[in-house]
Amino acid sequence: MNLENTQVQMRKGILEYCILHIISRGEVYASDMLDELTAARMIVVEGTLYPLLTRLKNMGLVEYKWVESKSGPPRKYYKLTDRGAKFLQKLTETWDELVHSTSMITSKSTTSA
Amino acid sequence: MNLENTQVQMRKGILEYCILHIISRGEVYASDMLDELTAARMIVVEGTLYPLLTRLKNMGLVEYKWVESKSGPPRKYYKLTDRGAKFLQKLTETWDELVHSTSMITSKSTTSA
DNA sequence: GCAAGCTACTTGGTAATACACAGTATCAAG
DNA sequence: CTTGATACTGTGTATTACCAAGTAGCTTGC
Repeated sequence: MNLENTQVQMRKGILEYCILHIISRGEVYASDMLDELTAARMIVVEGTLYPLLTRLKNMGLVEYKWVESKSGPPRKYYKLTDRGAKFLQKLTETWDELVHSTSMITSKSTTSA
Repeated sequence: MNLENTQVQMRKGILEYCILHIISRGEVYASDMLDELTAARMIVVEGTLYPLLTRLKNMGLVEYKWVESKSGPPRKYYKLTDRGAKFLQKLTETWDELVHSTSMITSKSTTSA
């Protein structure tokens, strides 16, 4: 019984959706994203987030610029590209459809033995 | 831009949850499950379902019995084990939490440029 | 000026599942 | 016995979340 493992599998694809959504609200950098994910009870660490951001950048969905920091090293601030905005819209439809499909299946009661 | 690919990723982990739920309602065999998934707009083929059922069996979450068919080869009818019922309960919590987390993030509006 | 601590980011390997698809087996009908 | 339909099997591929060690830049204190 590996619940944690299935939890990891369930996050596949969904993390990308959430990150794109966070970025869609305006320019953010990684630490802000982590904070917001944590606030939403979706615990993600940097070693997960940065590779995902790199992948999104390589796919042309986001772009970034370096910004000097008042305290510490410079930061990458991200925003969506036009392509990324369109992709996010389609992802939203995909997610809604998936939730709806799952709801159609799981809303029927189980037999109580 | 590979929406189909992300759709596949999003189904990881969730398919298992749906299948366990379908099985929880009483004894079913694979074709019934496929029909119900299709009715819910979650298109899955046999080559995906059977390996998943095998995995669930090996994990001790489901068990099956062979039943003669009136037309064609004998069929495997599945039902949940006690362990599987408990796991499904925890998976339900996990799914609800994930949907809630995603909702907390995506319900904040995006900037409309 | 250098060391230590903090912050930001990088990288490569691992684990796991949905999928694709070719294949095997069983049964009924002709 | 062959054919068609149905049920099931098995294996390799593609992909992402994760892990954890590592590097680099900046600030602070000595």
